[in-house]
Amino acid sequence: MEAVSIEARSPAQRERRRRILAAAVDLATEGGFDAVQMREVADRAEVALGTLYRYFPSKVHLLVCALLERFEDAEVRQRTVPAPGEDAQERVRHVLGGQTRALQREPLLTEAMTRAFVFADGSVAAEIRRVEAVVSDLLTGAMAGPGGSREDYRRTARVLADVWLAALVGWVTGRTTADDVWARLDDACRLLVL
Amino acid sequence: MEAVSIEARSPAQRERRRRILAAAVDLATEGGFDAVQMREVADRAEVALGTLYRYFPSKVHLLVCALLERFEDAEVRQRTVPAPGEDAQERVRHVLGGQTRALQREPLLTEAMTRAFVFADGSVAAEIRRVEAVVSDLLTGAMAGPGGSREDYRRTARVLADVWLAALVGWVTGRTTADDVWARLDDACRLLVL
DNA sequence: GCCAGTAGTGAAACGTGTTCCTATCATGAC
DNA sequence: GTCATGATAGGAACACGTTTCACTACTGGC
Repeated sequence: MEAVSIEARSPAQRERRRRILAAAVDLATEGGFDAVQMREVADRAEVALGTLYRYFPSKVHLLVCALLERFEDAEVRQRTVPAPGEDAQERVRHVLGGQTRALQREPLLTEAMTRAFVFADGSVAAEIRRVEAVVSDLLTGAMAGPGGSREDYRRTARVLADVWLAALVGWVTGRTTADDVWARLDDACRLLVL
Repeated sequence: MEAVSIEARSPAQRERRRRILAAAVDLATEGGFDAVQMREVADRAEVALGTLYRYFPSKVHLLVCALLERFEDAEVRQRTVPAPGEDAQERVRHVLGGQTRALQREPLLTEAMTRAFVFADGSVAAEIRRVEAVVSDLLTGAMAGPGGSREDYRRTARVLADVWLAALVGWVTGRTTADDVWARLDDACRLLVL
C-alpha cells in the first residue's frame, strides 16, 4: 500500500497532506499517541477517513512522517547554522542537547512520535530509514564539523542515536525524567572514543 | 490495576499463570506480535478472557512478563557459568553474542517481545524496570567478571543495552539483517572505552 | 460440613484502527 | 463542452484489545 507521495500532484493534494499532518501533530501535542485517533484526525483535517488512509496507510505511518518532517527541518537548520564547538564531542553534545530540549518542550507530541517510531512494523521501513538517515546526517554533520569527513563518524552516530532513542522511550513512558535523557546521552558521549 | 503477583497464592494459580505465558509464547513463536491475540491466548491456556486479564492487565504486560522470565533464566544461568574471556570487553561480547543468537533462533517470538517492550506505556513501568535491571545485571556481571565491581560498569552496560535494543528493533521489523545486530553491538563494544 | 468472600467462567458490549463500498466531485484529453 | 478516469466523501462494517456483568466454583475460617 503506497501512500500519496510527498510530491503530491496537485496543490490541493499538497494542502490536504499538510492539513492531515497538522491535525495529527495538534492532537498528539494535546494528548499523545492515544489521542491521535484516525477519525478525529480526518475530522480536523476536513478529509474523509478513506482519504486519510489514502495519504497515510496507517496511524504509525502518519506519526513517523510527522517525525520525519521535524527532523528534516532540524537538519536543514543545522546545516545553515553549524553547531559551535572546538571538537566533535563538543559539537555533537550541542546538537543532541538542543534537539533533546526541543523534543522535551512538547512531551506528548514526542511521546506519540517516539512510540510510533519504535512500534513501526516492516510496512513503515522506508519512512523509518529516512528518519534514521536524517538523524545520522544531523549527528555526523555536527561531529565532522565544516569540511570534515562524515564517514568517520557514521558508527559513532549510530551508537548515539541508539542511546538517544532508548533514553527517549524511557522518558516518554514515564519511567525516567527529562534530565535522565540528557544524563544518558552525556554518559554515552563520555564513554565513546570520540 | 495490579496483576496477580508471581508469588500467586495457590498452586492452581501458579499453574494458570504458567499456562497463560506458555500460550502467549507459543503464539508469538508461531506468528509474532499480531498473532498473540488475547482471545486465542485465553483459549489455549484454557482460562476465560476475564481471567487472563486478571493475571495480566494487557497484552503488552503479558509479553513483557514473558521477556522478563527469559532474561531472568538467562541471568541465573550466566551466574552459574560465568562468561569466559580475559577482560571485560571479551566477556561482555561473549554474553551479548550468545544472548543475541538465542533471540535470533526464534525471530517471531523476539519480534513480539521486543515490540511489546518498546511500545509499553507507563502502566508497564514496573515490569520494564525489572527487565532493565536483569539485563544490567547480565552485562555488568559479565564485564566485572568473578569478584569484580559491577558498579564500575553500570553506565557502559546501559549504553550497550540501548544499542542492543535499537538494533533488535531494527531487525525484528525487517529493516536490517540478523548479522547487522551483531555488527552494531560489535561497533559499540569497540567504540566504548571499556 | 457450612458460609462468606474471592476467583473463574462465558458471553456480550465497547472503542478505535482499518477496510470496503457507493455516490459524488474534479480534472485532463479530446 | 463532454466524457472518462481517478480522487474524495460519507458511512457501514470488521477485527481485536479491553471492559463489564451475571453466574458458578473454589477455598479458608469457623
